[in-house]
Amino acid sequence: MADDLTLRQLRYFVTLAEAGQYRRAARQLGLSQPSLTAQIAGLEAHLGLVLVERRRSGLVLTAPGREVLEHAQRVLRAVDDLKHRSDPLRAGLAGTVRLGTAPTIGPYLLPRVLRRLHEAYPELRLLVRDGAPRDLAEDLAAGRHDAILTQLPLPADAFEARPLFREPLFIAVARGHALAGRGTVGEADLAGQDMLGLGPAHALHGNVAALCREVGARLREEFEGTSLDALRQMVAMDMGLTLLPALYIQSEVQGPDGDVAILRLKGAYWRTVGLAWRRASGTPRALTRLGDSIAEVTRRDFADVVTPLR
Amino acid sequence: MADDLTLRQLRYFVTLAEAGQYRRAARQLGLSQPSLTAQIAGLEAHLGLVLVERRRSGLVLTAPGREVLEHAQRVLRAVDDLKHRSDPLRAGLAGTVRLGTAPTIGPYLLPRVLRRLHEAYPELRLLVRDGAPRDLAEDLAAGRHDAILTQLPLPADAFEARPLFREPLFIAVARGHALAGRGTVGEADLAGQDMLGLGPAHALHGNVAALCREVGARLREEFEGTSLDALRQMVAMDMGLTLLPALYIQSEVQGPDGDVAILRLKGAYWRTVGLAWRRASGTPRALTRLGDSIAEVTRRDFADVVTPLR
DNA sequence: AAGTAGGATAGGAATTTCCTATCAAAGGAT
DNA sequence: ATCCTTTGATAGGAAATTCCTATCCTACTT
Repeated sequence: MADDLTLRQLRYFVTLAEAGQYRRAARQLGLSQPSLTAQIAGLEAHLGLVLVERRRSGLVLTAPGREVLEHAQRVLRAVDDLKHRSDPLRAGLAGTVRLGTAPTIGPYLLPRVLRRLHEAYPELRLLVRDGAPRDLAEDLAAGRHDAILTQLPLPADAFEARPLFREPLFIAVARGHALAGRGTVGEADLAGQDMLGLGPAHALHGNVAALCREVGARLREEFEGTSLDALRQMVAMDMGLTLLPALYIQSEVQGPDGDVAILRLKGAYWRTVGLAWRRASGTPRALTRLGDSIAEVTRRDFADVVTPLR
Repeated sequence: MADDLTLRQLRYFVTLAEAGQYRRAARQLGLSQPSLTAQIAGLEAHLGLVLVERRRSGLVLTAPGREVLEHAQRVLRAVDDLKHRSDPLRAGLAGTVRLGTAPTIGPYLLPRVLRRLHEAYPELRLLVRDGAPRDLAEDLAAGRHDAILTQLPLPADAFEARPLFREPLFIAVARGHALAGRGTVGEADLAGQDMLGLGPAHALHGNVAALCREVGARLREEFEGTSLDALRQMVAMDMGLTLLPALYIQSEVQGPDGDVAILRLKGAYWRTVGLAWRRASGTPRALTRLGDSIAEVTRRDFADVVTPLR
C-alpha cells in the first residue's frame, strides 16, 4: 500500500470532480475506470476522508471533498508553475544568476549591462556581489557564484572562460610629477620610479608587479591600495605611479581636470577581462545571454575604451 | 519512461538540496543512493534542466536548480497544507457545511446556533441557504446541500435524519376575533373557521391542511402566504386563522402587544424539526457537531419554547 | 601512489499501476 | 412492474516503475 500522497492521485481526483463521473473522468484521463477507482480509493484511504459520494446519477463531492479539491488544485497549480518556469529557465530567459565580480571591473561596467540585460530578458535577474578578488575563483568553485567577471586567465582548469574584451592599462601620475606632461611614456621613463598597487589579492596586483620587474621600477608594497579610488588618491599625493584600467579612468577620472595625469604606455599594455564559470555546470544559456549582453555593451558604449574580443 | 512529474521526484530533490550529498540524502530518505540518483535524473530529464552539479566534495545547485528548488518547496508546502487540513476535516472540526434550511425554521433558530458553533469550532464554517422548502430535499439529494434543517419526517428514504426538537404549533387569530380572548381552544372552536396557510411547497402547509380536515375548518387556498410574516399580517387583518410555530412566535410576535393573539390548541399540536442528510454521505462528523450545537442551543435558550428530543 | 569517498551504471526483485472481465445495484424505459 | 442500460466496485494478471545489491569510475586524500 502506498503510504504517500501522489500527484497522480490529486490529478485524478481533480479530473473526477470536474467530470462528475468515474467513467467519463477515466476516459478523459485515458485510462480505465477501475484504475481511476483504485487511485481515488487510495487517496481517500490516505487522507482518511470520504471525498465523493458514489451515485449512479452524477457523483457528489462531500464537504471535505470540496475542501480537498481546492487544496489539490492549489498543489497542481504550483506544479504547473514549476513546469512553465522550466522552459524559460532552460532557454536562459529567466532565473537568477549570481555573478561575482572583481572590484576593479564590475562597478565601471555592470551598471549599463544590467540595464541592457533587463531590457532584453526581463525575467533574468542578476545578483551581483563583489568579493575579495582572490576569493572569486574559490567562491565560484564552491558554488557561491554561478559565474564571475574577472581578469583572465584563471589559474585552475576547473573553469571555463569566455574572454570578453581587452582593457588597456594606463599609467597614472600626480599632476605635479615630472612625467605628467608627457602623453606617452616608454619603459625607460619608468625605471627607478616608485609604483603603487592594490593588495596581492587583486589580479591587478600582478600586472603592476610584472611591470615593475620589466622596467625596473620599485613596487612600494608597504602602501597598498584597497580600492582603485584609494590608489588614485595616493597617486595624486605623489606617493608613486600606478596602473589604472581604462574603464575606471573613463568612469572616474575627469580628463584634464582630474587629480592625476594619465599616460599611455609604449607597447601593448592591457589585461583581458572575461566571464568564467565552472566547467561542471555546462554552459548555462543564461550565461551566454549575460556574455552577449556584456559584449554588446562594450561594443556599443565602450568601443573607444576597450577592444571587444571575438 | 515516466513522462509526468511526481511528488516523489520533488521530495527527493528537496532533500538532496538540503543534504548536499546523494548518499547522505539517500540515507535520510531511507533508500539507496542509486534509487535517488535515478529519481533526480528523471526529474532533470522531465524538466530538461540540469539541477545539480555532481561534485565529489559537496554538490552545488545550478541556477535553474535553485529556482526549481523554490518551486518544489512551494509544491510540497501545498501538499503539507492538504495533509494537515485533512485531520480537522476528518474530525469534523473544519470545513464548510452547506446547510439548507426551511424558511419557517432557520431564521428563528440559526443565529444563535451560528454563534455557538463558531465559539466551539472556529474552523467550521456554515453556509446557510434557504431555498423553497419543497426543493430542500431535492437539493439535498442532488448534493447542493450537505444537510438540511427541516420538518421531519422526510418522504424519501435516501436520507438519514436526526430529530432535534418538537416545536409546538399555536393558533394565531386577529386581536378583534371572537376567539382572541381565549387562552386555549379546542377542536370544536375551530370548526367552520377560515384558515390560512403557506404555499403547498412548505411543510407547514401540510400541518394546516391536516388540522383543517381534522376539525372541519376551511382552508382558504386562494390566500396563501409566502412567508410567516405575510401570514401573520393576513391573520391580523382577520382574513382567517393559522398555525404559527413556537420559535417564530417567540421571535416575532410581541406577546400581548402583537398584532395577533396566540392561542394554545387543546391536545398535542407540534411538528418535529430535525437535521437530515444523504444516507450515502455517511454521517460526517461535522454534521454531528452541528446537530450537537443546535441541540445545545435549544436546551439552553429555547427550553421553554420547544421540547428537545433525545 | 594507493586508498577512500561519492556518484553513475547494470541487472534483477518487489511494488505499483493499469487493463480486461465480471459483478451488483440504481435509474429509466417499455 | 420488469427489463435494460449505465455506473461504480472487485478480481486476477500484465506492464511499468521503483528499489536494491553489486560494481565501476573518477576525484580528492594520505
